[in-house]
Amino acid sequence: MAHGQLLLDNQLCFRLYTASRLITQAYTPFLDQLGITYPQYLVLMVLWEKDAQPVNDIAKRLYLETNTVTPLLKRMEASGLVERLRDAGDGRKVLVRLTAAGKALEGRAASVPEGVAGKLAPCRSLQAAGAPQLFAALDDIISTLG
Amino acid sequence: MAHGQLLLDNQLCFRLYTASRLITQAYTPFLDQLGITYPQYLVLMVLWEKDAQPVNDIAKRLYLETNTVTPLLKRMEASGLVERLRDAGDGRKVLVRLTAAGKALEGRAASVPEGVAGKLAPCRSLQAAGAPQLFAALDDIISTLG
DNA sequence: TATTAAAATATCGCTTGCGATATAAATTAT
DNA sequence: ATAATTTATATCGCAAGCGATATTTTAATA
Repeated sequence: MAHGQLLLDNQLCFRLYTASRLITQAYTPFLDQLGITYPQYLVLMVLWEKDAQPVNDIAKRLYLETNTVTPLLKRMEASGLVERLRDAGDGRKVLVRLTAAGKALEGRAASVPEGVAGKLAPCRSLQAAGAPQLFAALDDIISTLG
Repeated sequence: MAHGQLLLDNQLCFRLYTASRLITQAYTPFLDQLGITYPQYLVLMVLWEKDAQPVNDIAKRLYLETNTVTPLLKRMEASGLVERLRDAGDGRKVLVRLTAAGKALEGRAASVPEGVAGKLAPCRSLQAAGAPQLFAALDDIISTLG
């Protein structure tokens, strides 16, 4: 066919788009138990790694824009996971800090990755050398476009 | 680290999520010229391959729910790309058909894939055996979870 | 110092994506 | 044939994403 490249089956982006949505869906039952969404889980991972970061640092770490992250953080503040404080030194910055509830979620989230891994266990492509190669390819795409 | 699996850098899902968004963003300037969004482009590819399909077939092909696809199709109908008709044989079904404008976009979209491929050209992981392996891994994930 | 430019966050409007639920038509069972 | 069930779409509400733009604060410059 003349438009082979226009076929869904030939497209990398559609595969990434679909795989991404399906894996995010695989997280949902686990994250529901914690009362959080997948993007909120990402923000928490960033803060568990290093607490009290400005909005922009969190956004950059997640390759998101502040117009996505600001409302996300406000919802997380409303649900008691983080607090947002003006930076004393630089009045433009807003520092995001975990609350006690936000910190406490880290322990409860510890089993989430293996729960999702269990669902992915039948994927033979992810065994052995497969996963590192996949990681490398995705990192390559991200660093090229990001 | 005790929570190694909870580190962003160790997670497959975050890589997929980010790579997917970044590649979709790479499509945007090309699709803007056609006046369509990425999900609309996906619907069009499905219909270019086989015209006049029921909503459910389109949804299944894209691994989406009808509650996502119905409003999407309505927007595409409003912008004149498709028309929606009750199936005469089975009154539950709605057949989606390309308009002349929708068909005409196929030719103009022909150069989109290579435009995006150009942006991805620096990705050495996608050269040679890399792309087929990546495709296979993503297909594996999709068929396992989908 | 006064002005301008840059940086950090936030607001607005719109499209997706999806869980839950509703509606209508066709199929199956009684 | 009538009722119960299944199938196919659609509606509703909410959380993301993101382009465009506004606001506030800091830094740079004239």
